[in-house]
Formats: sequence, C-alpha cells, structure tokens
Amino acid sequence: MVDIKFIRDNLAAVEKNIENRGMVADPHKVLSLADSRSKLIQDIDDLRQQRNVNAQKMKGPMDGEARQVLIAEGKAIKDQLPTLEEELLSVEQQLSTALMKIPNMAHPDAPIGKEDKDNLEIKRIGEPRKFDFQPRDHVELGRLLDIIDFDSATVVTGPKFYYLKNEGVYLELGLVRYALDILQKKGFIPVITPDIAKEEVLEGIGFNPRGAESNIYTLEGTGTALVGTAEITLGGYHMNQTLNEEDLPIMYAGVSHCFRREAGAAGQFSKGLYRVHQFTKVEMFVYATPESSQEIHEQLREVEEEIFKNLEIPFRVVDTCTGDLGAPAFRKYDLEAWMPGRTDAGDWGEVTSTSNCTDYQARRLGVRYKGKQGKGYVHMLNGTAIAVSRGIISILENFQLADGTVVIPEKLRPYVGFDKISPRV
RNA sequence: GGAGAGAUGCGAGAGUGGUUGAAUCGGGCGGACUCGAAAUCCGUUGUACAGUUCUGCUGUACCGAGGGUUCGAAUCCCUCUCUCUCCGCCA
Repeated sequence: MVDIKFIRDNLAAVEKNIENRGMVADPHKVLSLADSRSKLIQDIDDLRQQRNVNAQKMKGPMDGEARQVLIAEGKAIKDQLPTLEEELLSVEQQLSTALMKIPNMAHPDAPIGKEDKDNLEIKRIGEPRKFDFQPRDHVELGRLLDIIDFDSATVVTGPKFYYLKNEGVYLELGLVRYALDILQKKGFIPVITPDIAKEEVLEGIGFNPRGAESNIYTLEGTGTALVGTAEITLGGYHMNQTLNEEDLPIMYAGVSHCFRREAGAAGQFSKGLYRVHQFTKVEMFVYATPESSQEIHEQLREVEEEIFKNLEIPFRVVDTCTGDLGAPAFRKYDLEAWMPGRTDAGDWGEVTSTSNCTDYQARRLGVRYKGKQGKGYVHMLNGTAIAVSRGIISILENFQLADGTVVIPEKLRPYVGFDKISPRV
C-alpha cells in the first residue's frame, strides 16, 4: 500500500510508475475517495461531539422537564449517525480497493520494460558446461535414477505434483540444511513456518487470494489459504507490532512448503519440476530500517550468489524490469541458473529472486519501528535461499554424465551422504 | 470435543451506567539532592484518525473483537476469538 499523502504530492510520478509497470490503477480515484472520507469523518465527529456535549449536560440531578428536552435532543442527534457511518464504511472499502491497486514505486535504476526479456543482465558467474553427449533433462534423469515420480503423483494427486524417492529425498533435505547452515552463520534466525495463513496476511503481503488471476489455493470457508511462499508467514510474524530500532535488522530463514495453482501455465518451459503446485523453499526475510534497506537488498543478492556459486552451478543475475516486478517490489534481482535440459541447447531458468518491498507491505500489515533515529514503517525484504525443486533441476542437469549418473557438488555431499546417484533403470 | 474461570495502559492491578483516557503500585523518561551512584523527593509518560492559525492546539475513537440496549457504556445484553484449569481424544 502506498501512502495517500505521497500520491497526492507526487501524482505525476505515481501515474508514470503505473504506466511503466504496465498496470491498471487510478490514483485520481484514490484521491477523490480520500477526500470524501475526510469529509465524512469530520461530519461524524461533529455529530458525536454534539452527542457527547448533550449527554454531559445530564450528568447531575435536574428537573424532569428539562431532562426530557435534552433526551429528545440526544435522540435527534443519534438518528443522524447511522446513515453517515454506513456511507463512511462504503467509501473506506472503495478507497481500500482502489489504493490496493496502486503499485509500489520502482527504483529509479530498475530497467523499464514489459516482460522478463526486458530484464537487464548484470553479471554471470560460472561457465555453462560443454557436453560431449546430448544432455538429458531432469525429467528423464529423475526417471532413470528413480528419484522423481511424476506419473504416480498425477494418478494420486493430479498433474504438476511429484513424489521424491530414494536419493531424491535426501537431495531435498540436504539442500534445505545446506542453505540453513549458510544463513544461520550470517545471523538469520531459522524458522519453520505454518503452510497456511489468513487472507488478510496474504493481502498485506500483496497477494490477492480471491483475485481473478490468483495463484493461491484458498481453503473454503476458513478465511485462510495455503501459502505460496514463507514470505507471507514471515511478513505476518510481526504484523501490528512496533519494533525497536536497535533490534533491526531482524533476519529470518523460513522453511516452508509453497503451494501455487499455476493455472494455465503449460508448455516446455514449465515441464517437470520447473513449475509445480507444491515445493519446499528456504526463504530469507528481513525487517529493516528505511536507511539500510537498499544495502541489505544487495547483501541478500550476495547470499543467493554464494549459495549457487558454492554448488558450482553456472548462473546469471538480472535486474528485473518494471513490468516484471510485481506490485509490492521497489527493486528485484533474479538469479537464473543454467539448465542444460531446458530446450535442446539449454537455457537460463529462474532459481531465486530477491525483492526490496520498502514500506509497501509494512504499511498494510502495520509493522512499525521506533528508536533514537526516528520512527515509521519498517522496510521489508525477501529473497529465496533455495527453492528445492528448481535446485534439484539445476543439480541433475548440470552434473550428469553420459550414462545418466549424477555427481553431487562437493559442498553438498556432507548434507546428502553420497557423492553420486546412479541409474536404477 | 465437554465443563469452568478470565481478557483493562509498558507490567501488575482497581473500576456503584454520567467530572474515568481511566485509581494505585511498578517500570520508563526528565529534574532535584550527590564528587558519582543507591535511596529519597518532584514532575512526566498510550495509540490511531480528522481538522488546524502545525516544534503546538482542537475534536473523535479505542478498556480482547464485533454487534445491541441507552440521551449517555470499560461498566448492562448477545455473538465470536484467545488464554488458563479440569475431563476426553491424540502424534
């Protein structure tokens, strides 16, 4: 949520930002609704004041006739209130809806563009490996090694689900522990979060669970939904709290399952584990002061780079363009790993993403801070440490041998307990 | 799931339907005393929203949440949530 005052003072910039992001939102409507709201609040407060003054007059003993006159007056005032109060409620709902559509301002350096191909590559680390055989994709490798079973999952649960078996299980658990160990050394507090959250929290983070294009599974009749990321539950962790400035930044490493509907997402770019309805993820989440958030955002990107560099997976970093940012993000970096099985020649595929959402989420969730330097809404940042399913794709496809054997990256071996996975079929 | 008890400011804890935004104690902050500290004493200490002649002032709302009764509700009524105790069930 953007500050209404900011919209009023920077109307042209807000409109330009909406255009750059390719979004539809109406800041003029927000302002006119905000004006109606103020007017209604004033009228209601005036009436209530009259009511209170009138009631005060009746505190002590007085003769019956005078009292009757005052009572009648009080009743008259009271009768006027409900209409205005209902009107205010309706205006506030409209305002909230209109305001929610206004996206966060984007970083001035964020590249302007419509879709992911407009993202700006800022660095490459590692060289995509040259194969002297035609590399298999992870779907085939998973079948060959008997560590991923899509077919059974389709029968039991539905498409875009999977069973992990044998070494696949330890691959998941090992990746989680590998990432947690790195984060824990950097001061992140490890957390296993609930996989379900209330819709108000989802909305505060910037998801609209009931929206037309929602990627969220809602749970009928409960007001809750399956989380698409631990960003939701970690962002909600301190909702409606005022944090001490000295305690910031607060850094969490959250482990959760992630559930996504992915309606209509099909085709070769979403095959196998790449786009699934359920996966496990270790998520970084930081509450920070406004002064420090940009620096911390760079640090989150560096942590992501370290995690993939140590796994010896080639990747590149992109500065996400305005059209691909998502409403809450001020700036976002994606890490794209090299995936040799993605198309015949291989391709980059997003494996992590880190966003600085500034005070956009904090304003709606009511997360403030107070301290010597000042007070206000905290800045909230998130970043993927490891999205296990895509991590597994990267490892299988990059470290395969001609016979299908997959060699485990050295740094990961202590966490999985084996150094290679051999074909079973 | 069943029975009972409770929910008030930073904490503890009062509060006959009308001088209660809320006693009292503790904590915090400021000051006095002191070489300094402790002790003692004095003062001060909520949040949100709206307006404003804007380092302030005025108004409104807030005593778990939401409704209701009333001229007037922390106080009466209803619903819900949460916490605690006991029983049942269970990983």
